[in-house]
Amino acid sequence: MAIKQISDAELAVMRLLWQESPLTLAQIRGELLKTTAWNHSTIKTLVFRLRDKGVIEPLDKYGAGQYVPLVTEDEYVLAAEKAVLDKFGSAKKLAMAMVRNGHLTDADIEELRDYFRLEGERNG
Amino acid sequence: MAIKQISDAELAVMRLLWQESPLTLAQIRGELLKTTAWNHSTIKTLVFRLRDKGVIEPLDKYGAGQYVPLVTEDEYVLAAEKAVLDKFGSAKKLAMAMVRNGHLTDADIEELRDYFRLEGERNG
DNA sequence: GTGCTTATTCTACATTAGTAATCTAAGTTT
DNA sequence: AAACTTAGATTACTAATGTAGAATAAGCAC
Repeated sequence: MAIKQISDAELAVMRLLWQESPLTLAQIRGELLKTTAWNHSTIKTLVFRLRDKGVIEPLDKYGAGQYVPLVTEDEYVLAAEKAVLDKFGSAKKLAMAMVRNGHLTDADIEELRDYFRLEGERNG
Repeated sequence: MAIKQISDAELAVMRLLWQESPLTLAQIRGELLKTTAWNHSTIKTLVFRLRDKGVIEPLDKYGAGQYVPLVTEDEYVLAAEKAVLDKFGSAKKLAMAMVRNGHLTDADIEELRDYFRLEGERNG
């Protein structure tokens, strides 16, 4: 059931909804305008495209126009990770780039180790 | 100077050139046809677009039509990492997704720790 | 219930990417 | 040198994305 491609601009909308939902178009607009200069129409287009892609949904037709995500951030991240790996020779190369660019810290790596163990246990 | 966007299809060409260069169009085609069914024209388009973007270069005009990369894989990976992080809340989230999807192994994580230390030393 | 505001739908236009054909120029073969 | 093969340039078409306007419908304010 591969999650349809979510574009960069659309992702900004998803981020809001993952943080808090439902949100109305007006609320989404309000939030986005804090960080972007997107036109109302543009924001509407993004929301409607997301709906058309089936990753968000209005709570009820002609209600308050509130939207909720149908895909969790986790699901999206897992799907996106696969797509993204193609761009790097391997996960390791990507991880090293993250370290080299200072985006993955010491603490992150320690957490990763723990996380890896937990995953190992969970999956036997 | 930001490396221009390299598309997925173009990246397949870059991979070959990073492995071995210079390569002629014919060699590139030969390699790509092992893994894709792309038309000759398509492959030429990819090579020419890469050249237009300034990331590869013919060794000499009207020589044997040999191409060399002007950007190393390392440079590309570091630039791409930044672009890619936008898609995930944080490097940590991406790394965890890599673990969860089984793309980042135990050994990789150990290597990352070592790598982190080395980087730390290098940068004081 | 008339007007203002907002949501929904539809349409649009530029750019990039994936895919490819055509035309021309040059090199290779015989 | 005529034919074949290839490289390079130009052009094209489709889908996705970023960006946005226009038309329509519905809800709210007074």
